Amino acid sequence: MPPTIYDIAKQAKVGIGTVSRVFNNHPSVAEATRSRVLKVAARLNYQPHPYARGLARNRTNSVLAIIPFFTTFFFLEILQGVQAKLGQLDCDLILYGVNHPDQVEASLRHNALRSRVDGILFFSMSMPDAFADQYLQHKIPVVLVDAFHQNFDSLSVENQQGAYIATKHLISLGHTRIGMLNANLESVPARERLKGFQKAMREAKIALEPRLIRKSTSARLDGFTRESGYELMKEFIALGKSMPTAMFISSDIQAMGALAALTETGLRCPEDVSLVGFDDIEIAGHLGITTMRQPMYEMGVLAAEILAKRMQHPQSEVTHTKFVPKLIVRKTCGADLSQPALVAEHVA
Amino acid sequence: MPPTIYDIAKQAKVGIGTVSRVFNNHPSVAEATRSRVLKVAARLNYQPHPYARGLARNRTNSVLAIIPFFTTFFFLEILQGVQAKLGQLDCDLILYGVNHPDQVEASLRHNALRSRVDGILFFSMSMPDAFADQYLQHKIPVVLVDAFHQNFDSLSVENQQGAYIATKHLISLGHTRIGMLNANLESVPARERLKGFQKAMREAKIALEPRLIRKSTSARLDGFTRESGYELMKEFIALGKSMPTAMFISSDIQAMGALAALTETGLRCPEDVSLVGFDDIEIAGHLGITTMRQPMYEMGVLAAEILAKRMQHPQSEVTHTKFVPKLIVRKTCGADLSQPALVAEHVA
DNA sequence: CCTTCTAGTGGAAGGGCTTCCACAAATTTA
DNA sequence: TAAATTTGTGGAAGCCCTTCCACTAGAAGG
Repeated sequence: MPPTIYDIAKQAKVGIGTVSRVFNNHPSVAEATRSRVLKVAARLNYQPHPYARGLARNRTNSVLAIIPFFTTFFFLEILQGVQAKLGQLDCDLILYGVNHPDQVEASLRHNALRSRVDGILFFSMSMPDAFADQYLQHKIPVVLVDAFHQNFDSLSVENQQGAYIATKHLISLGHTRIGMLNANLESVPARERLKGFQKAMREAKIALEPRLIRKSTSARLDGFTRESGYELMKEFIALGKSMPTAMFISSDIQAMGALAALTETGLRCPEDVSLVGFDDIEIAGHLGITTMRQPMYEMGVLAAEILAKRMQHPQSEVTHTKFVPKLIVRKTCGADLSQPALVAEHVA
Repeated sequence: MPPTIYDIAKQAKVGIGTVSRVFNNHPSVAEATRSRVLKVAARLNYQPHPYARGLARNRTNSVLAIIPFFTTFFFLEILQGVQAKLGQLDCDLILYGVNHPDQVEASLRHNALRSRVDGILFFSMSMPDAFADQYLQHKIPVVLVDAFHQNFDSLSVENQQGAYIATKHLISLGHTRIGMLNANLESVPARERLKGFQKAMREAKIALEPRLIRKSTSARLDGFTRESGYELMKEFIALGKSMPTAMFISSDIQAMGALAALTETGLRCPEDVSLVGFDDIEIAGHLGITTMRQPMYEMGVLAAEILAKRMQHPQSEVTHTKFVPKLIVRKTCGADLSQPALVAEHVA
């Protein structure tokens, strides 16, 4: 029912090839012809059919994003960045949310190999080996975000560096009795964040007391939960006098739980204990949690850019980009908010 | 490079028509032939090319979701529902996030009229008239979610009914001095929620005191902000002795601000004042806010179902579905959580 | 003035599928 | 046994583009 290239050709009294060239900005079309075609096209409200185009060009102009739905926050913002960029590239975003790692395979099978998309953005999950091989073999462009694989472009966050900055911030505020409340060490980010904490402490020549470094053993979400924060903080509180005066917590969601535990015990933050979290989820702002922010929007934009590059140059060298999170100073660390200089120092 | 229907046909020693019929579950294929074709297809890892299919069938098997990115929470969950259903229908979800109402038109123009999708899910925004007309005229299936238009299928939440339930809950807890902290009355939901509040009060024969009903005048997000909750609660607190003992707040995000104002003043919730919010955003759970939950996942599923129906029967009668939100009892209302019966009564 | 380019142009072929029509073989019916 | 179905099947045509090759007319060159 909508007009086709033939309708335009007929009415503009040109061949279909010419119409096609006009719509693809091919240089060898006389200016007079071009404008005549465009006028007819506008009148008939013609748009090239994307599927016919895709079939003929063997390109789909769409990108698949596979994201874990089970960890919500974080993604909407990245997706905004992704989409901003894809829009510029005239690409559509197909979203596939996964509720369980098992579904990953289904989605990969369903979409990609059916040559439905030109490239794939793969978030926060580990790519099953079988598919990694297949993609590499078929040269399907893939970019991993918040994930890593030797042979694919990836974007991720410098967890260690972030933890280091957070810890140094606490040290710079004069604390010497600093603890860390960590997630399950099964998780790579948890291990990296621990390393960053240790590094900052060592550099400041503060002894690492094992009992001031506590980690979740929960399997659920690798311990990145409100509950784990609550429980571990209760353990810290039970230390009584030897409780830390400041703590680095491996995620904001755990910091929330920790905060609840403090309030419940009648302890105040930052007066009795200073906290710095990690992630800068939305709630952190509302609760005044000082934290390490990941530049999500920017990551999204860059992810799309890298994917586009990979689509153009399939053979170019694989890149691994690391983002350094930024310290966002709020209330829970007890820093003097009227001294921006102090803050800036730790941002760099 | 990937195998085509011709490759399968040749290797299975059948015609392409037969292969096609096998993949479309057409009944008139002999069982022996079918299994032979499937075996070859499996061996070559064949998948029908979706674009070729789309072109031939004049169907795309994909749906466009246009969502406002600027109001975040709420959507991921609906999208999960949408996608669960679309997956069953073997449909892909194309996501178009809008950061500003102006972009709506761009997205509509870009995608739909290029016959790129079979249907559209349109979230929480008002459909520009020009497009409404176009869609109706071209019979493009559209379902509005959390929005309304006479001529399109829509799904929305019974705000009035929800507010009514929330208020009755407070009344049933024995309160008689009940206030309402509302968003900007420019917004339709704010007006509806006010009506529900008034209705419950009238039914309980409690006089409506104007000074206990306060609304935001902010334009930003129609006053559905943490700040408006904070400021209005300060006003309530300033009432001193005549402050309400219980309040219905038009959104959880405002309830957060209100809570902060209370804490700051040294007042406790629910001991000094009971609160019920609206929306059940993620933070509400963490903060123990009693609230009215919108069945987001279910809405997503149903939206996809209705869209599918509309695609099958373009002429069927337009439907408008209303969801009644459900009371989620937590701490801020002061209800006895050990008495589930009490809760259940108000859920129905 | 004739040749050689060049800038434009037309349209066939092809991309991978669905669908329909034609037809052969097997089965039922008279 | 012949006629009338029924059951499977093959493949051309068509979906709407892009791309390439062939071609024309005018410009430039000799």
